[in-house]
Amino acid sequence: MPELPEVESTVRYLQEKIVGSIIRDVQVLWHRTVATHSPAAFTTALVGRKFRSVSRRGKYIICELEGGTQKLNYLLMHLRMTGSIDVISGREPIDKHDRVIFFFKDGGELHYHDPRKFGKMYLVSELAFLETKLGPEPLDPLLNTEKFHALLKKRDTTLKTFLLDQSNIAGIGNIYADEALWFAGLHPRARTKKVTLLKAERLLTSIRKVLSEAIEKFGTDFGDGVVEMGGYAPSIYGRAGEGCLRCQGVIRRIVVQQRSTHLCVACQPLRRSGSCTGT
DNA sequence: CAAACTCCCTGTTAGC
DNA sequence: TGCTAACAGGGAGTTT
Repeated sequence: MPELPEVESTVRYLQEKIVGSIIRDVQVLWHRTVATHSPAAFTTALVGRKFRSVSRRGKYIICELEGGTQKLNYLLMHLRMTGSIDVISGREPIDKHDRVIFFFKDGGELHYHDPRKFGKMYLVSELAFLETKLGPEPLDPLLNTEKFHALLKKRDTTLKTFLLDQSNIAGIGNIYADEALWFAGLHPRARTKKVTLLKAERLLTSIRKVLSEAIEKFGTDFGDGVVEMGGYAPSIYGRAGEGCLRCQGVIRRIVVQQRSTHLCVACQPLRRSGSCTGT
C-alpha cells in the first residue's frame, strides 16, 4: 500500500518522465477514479496542457499544469491502496486494471493502474485545502521534538491511531506506523497524552529513520503485485509469528483501529519503558 | 472530541 | 477441484 516512501518514489519517477510533456488525449476507463469531474469535462480541461512540475504533500501527488484557459492548475493523484503509475514511451495495450490513461504529444503514455479502484484524481485550482486537512510532513526539518510532542499532547488516543490520522502527521500508513513504533520501543496502544518528551523524540526519530530508509529503497515490495517498486524489508510489519530482530521474542499481531498491527511485547511494553531502546 | 462503524473494491486465501 | 465467504486496507463519511 503506497505510503509516503512509495509516493515519494513515484513523484521522483514522474519528475523524470512527464515534466514538459503535453497532453494530447485522456482516456478515463473507470469514471469514479476522477473525483472532481465527469470523464468528458476532465478530458477537455486537460487536453493541450503541459506538466510543469511534480511534487508531493502527504500521500497526494501534485502535478502542476500550465497552458489552457481554465484555472484548474493542479492535478492531484492519490494512490490509496493499490494505485501505481507507469509511463511508457510508446503505445502499449490497455491493462485490465488501467483506470486512466494520458496520451502525450510525443507519443508517450501515462497509465494509472489501480486494481481495487480506491485511488482518486482531483483537478483543482488551489492547494490550500491540503494544508487544512493534513498535518505536518514528518521529514520537514521545521518539525522538531517540541512541536511533535505538542501534537501528541493535543490528542487523547492511541499512538497507532494518532500516526494513521493524516490530520496529525501526513504520509504514514499501516506499515511505517508499525515500523516506527517498533524502532521507538513504544506500544501501539500507548496513549498520546502520556508520551514524555523523550519518547516523543524517540518516536519522531524512528519515523524519520524508517521513512528515509524506505525512500532510499524505493518503498516496500510485498511481492503480491500491489506495490511493485521497492526493496525495503520491514522489521516487524507482516512478520507475525516470526522472531523479533532485537530480542528474538515472537512478533504478535493485534488489531488497533480496525487495522492489523504488529509488535514485540518485550520491546514495546505498554507501561514502563523496556530494556530495548529504539535506535 | 474520540471511537466505532460503513462504504468503496477486488485479488487472495481459508474453509468446506 | 471448485465453490463461497472472509479478509485486507486508506480515507471519507456517519453515528454513537
